[in-house]
Amino acid sequence: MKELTKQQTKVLACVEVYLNQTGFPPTRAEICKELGFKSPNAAEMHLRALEKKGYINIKSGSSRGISIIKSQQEYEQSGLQIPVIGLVAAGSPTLAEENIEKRIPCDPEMFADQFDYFLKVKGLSMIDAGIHEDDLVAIKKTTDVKNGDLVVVRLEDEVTLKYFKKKDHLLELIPANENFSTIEIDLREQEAFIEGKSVGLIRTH
Amino acid sequence: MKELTKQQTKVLACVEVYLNQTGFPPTRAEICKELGFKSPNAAEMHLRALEKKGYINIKSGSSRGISIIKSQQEYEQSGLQIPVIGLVAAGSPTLAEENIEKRIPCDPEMFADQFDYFLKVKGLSMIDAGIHEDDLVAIKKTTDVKNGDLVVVRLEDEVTLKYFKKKDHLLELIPANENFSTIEIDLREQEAFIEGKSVGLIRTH
DNA sequence: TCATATACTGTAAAAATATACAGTATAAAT
DNA sequence: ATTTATACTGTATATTTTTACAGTATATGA
Repeated sequence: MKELTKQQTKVLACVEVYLNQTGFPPTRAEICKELGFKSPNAAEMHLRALEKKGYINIKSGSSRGISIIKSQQEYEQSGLQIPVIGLVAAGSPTLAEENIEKRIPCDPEMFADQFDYFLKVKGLSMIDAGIHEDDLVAIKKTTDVKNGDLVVVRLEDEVTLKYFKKKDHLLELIPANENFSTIEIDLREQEAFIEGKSVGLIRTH
Repeated sequence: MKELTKQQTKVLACVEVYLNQTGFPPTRAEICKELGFKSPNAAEMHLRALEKKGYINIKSGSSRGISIIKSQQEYEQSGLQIPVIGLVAAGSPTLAEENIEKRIPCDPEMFADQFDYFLKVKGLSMIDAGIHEDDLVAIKKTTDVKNGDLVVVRLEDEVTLKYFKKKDHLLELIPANENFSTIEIDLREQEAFIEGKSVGLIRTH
């Protein structure tokens, strides 16, 4: 995709905003008014440049005959693709690009609560809660969690999904598998970061 | 929502189609051309009626100044809402309106395979497969199933979710819970309708 | 220093467009 | 039998809009 000049970027954004607000594209004069130009030809030239670079289409002879081919935002973020996070190296920010295994098209409001990403489950520590290896747990980024919530916690050198229980300085991370034992953390001695909590789960059969 | 006349419906549809195809609304003349009218006033009158009934907005003095408030389709089907089917009475068509418990906004392509509806799980017969009561299993309507698939089968007086195994005339519907026993059906004696198969699962925490 | 790209102003005319007005026709309702 | 709503045709005009042309200014690279 060809690069845009500063002003061309502004004009494209202006067309997009106008389109979103009114439902139809602006005229040259309206673009001028919006961006402070004093001649309709200013808008015209930028539109022609945008057309030449493949960002918009202009139907000649038609009023407001502008259609957007590729918006800039669309070019950066595809909108409805939720990232799936696999194994996360300690210390690395969870949603960093290198941790994203793939993206899944779905609506972030499909569960009762909105969520931000899927965490791919590793191991069998939650199997008695019906959470299997490779299930995708929908995580809402928040530190506001209650006892009993299924939470994602980052410890010193690992990220783990467990039931949350906290009493004063004692944090307990409880698995759902009798072969695993509860992780007990004295918060005066060791740090623990709550990354978020699970609001749902999906599994591909 | 006020009812539309036959012609008003046509004009509204025409505006929507034009908008989808070109990215901007049609002029009166273009509507005429599309629908075979010979006077721009024909389009004008219908647009005014649509505005009065609240379906569209017309910005006076602006060319192509039509914006759609409520499309008819939007009014009927919200597009991305997948139905959730609960307990289904025997004999009733699964996707009949009265069987739809609610609808969930999500993308039917979120799993590897497309699916048509969610089935709400009742009972514990599949618990060892990590499928719990009230989980929502994503069902693709198909009769093309293989041994080992998780399928929805309609028997005489019930609908059930089980693993599928078929050999000649013997159909076995296998649970994933040792307290339940396999349902064996001789297809020469009893009918069994394959409604579809599971392509995924979601659970709200 | 000269060319070149970007970024405009200002004007004007041709074409597109909305929109008012004056009618006609038909079916359903009163 | 008469009104009323729907559904147009046909014409005309004021206004909006596109778009071409003639300039100006500024920064950048050659």
